[in-house]
Amino acid sequence: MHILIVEDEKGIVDFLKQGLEEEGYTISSASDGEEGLRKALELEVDLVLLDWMLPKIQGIDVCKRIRKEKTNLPIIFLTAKDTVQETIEGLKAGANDYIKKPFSFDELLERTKIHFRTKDEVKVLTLGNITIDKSKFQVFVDNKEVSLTQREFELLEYLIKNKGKVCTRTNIIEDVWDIHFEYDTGVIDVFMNAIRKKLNLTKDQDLIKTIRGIGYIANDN
Amino acid sequence: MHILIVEDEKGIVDFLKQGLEEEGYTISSASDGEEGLRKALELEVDLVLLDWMLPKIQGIDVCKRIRKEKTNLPIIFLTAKDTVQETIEGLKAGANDYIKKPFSFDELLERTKIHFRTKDEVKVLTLGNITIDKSKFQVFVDNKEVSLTQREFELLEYLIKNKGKVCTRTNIIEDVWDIHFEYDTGVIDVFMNAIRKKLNLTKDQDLIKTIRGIGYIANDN
DNA sequence: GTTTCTCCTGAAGAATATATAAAAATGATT
DNA sequence: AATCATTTTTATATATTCTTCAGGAGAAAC
Repeated sequence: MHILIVEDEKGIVDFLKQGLEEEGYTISSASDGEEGLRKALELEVDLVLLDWMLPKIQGIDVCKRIRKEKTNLPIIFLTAKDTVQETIEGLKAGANDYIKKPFSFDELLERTKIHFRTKDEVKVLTLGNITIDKSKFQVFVDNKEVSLTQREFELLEYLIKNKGKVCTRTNIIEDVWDIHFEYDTGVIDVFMNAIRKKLNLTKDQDLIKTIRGIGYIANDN
Repeated sequence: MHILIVEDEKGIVDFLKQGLEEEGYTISSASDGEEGLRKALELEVDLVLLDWMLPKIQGIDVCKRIRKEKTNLPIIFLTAKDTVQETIEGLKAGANDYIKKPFSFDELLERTKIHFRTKDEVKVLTLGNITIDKSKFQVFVDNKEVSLTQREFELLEYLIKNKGKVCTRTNIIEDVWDIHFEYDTGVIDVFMNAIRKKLNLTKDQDLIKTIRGIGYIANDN
């Protein structure tokens, strides 16, 4: 898990960085709003700790602009301001939580964990008669195990996680393959084909549907 | 959205209930831990506001047991205890947020909204009995799905987005086809025809009207 | 009523996207 | 270094969609 700290006081950054790294998180940091915004959008970040008062761009504006691009990225404000009015302003701007300085490291840690808790708690996902168990890397179709390779598993997992939403080819290549530039060989097709074959998905059955020109979508109902 | 308030002070319950109902939420309440736990598990609840000190079963134990059964149900603690130590205890027990009494209603409201925000807003547009779901690339007429091709979908989406406004042929060719020079084959006509056919739009029905010499317009009323 | 223009409609070929198979490259393991 | 499994590329087949074109229908102008 990758946390971005946007804060101009070096002391606080170091303090947080050390503590969070001990807990096993990967840390990046930025010392002003501009750099923070850029890193939040460019890097693969899972959570942002954001100071309220920052050089160049104010924390609240950074927050708004991150929220525009990445709807689901959790943002926690760190701030000395403690009036209710401003708390609300921060939350309205799209922050997910708000911690008042001075704060205890333990409290920050717990509040951080909250945002990760929901993510990796679910280890068993299902799609129709397909069940996948993340913790054991197993896949079952009608309770009979099917063996997938790692990539196949990751792709299937991704589709099921986004059940009901279209996964564009770009989404897939970015999130599953982690490639962030224009890329178009037929890899996705090949893997989709492999998955469908192994799971006995016929074309007219629409557990995983092709959306021509766009991508694919997994669907239950 | 359905919110459960678990709180023994009737004054606070009424205050919250009134305020939240004005915001459009459905409210249930429970006056002790036992009742609260039962309702949280049995009812279709989307969020729980939970007092710390409760008769029969303590708030924190209610929290733990809810969390066991319903992993993703957001829980917000309302509590007079304001030491960091106890905050942490609450969060560890599986709460998603923590508001200290006395709190302002506005702050509570914003913190509540956070937990609904993540449930991704579906991108749905409608025109009369036609519904299009951008996130699934699906189109429904009277709740029956109709399959459109990519271009057909984009064109329909464009018309609906500009509901009530005239879309000139030039607009369409620029915005939907992304062609920025003089261009006049009959493509648009062909696609309009395809859409109307697939959606069973008769000509005199004016959901999508032709404006001779200019373009087209989509209209509800 | 006739003429002229614009739009509708169907069909066919061109263009594009996907499915599938097979070969090449990569990488881990012995 | 050799083998095996996996991943990626390449090539071909197949399917779907897009575009053009042409003839006819309908509206507007004269």
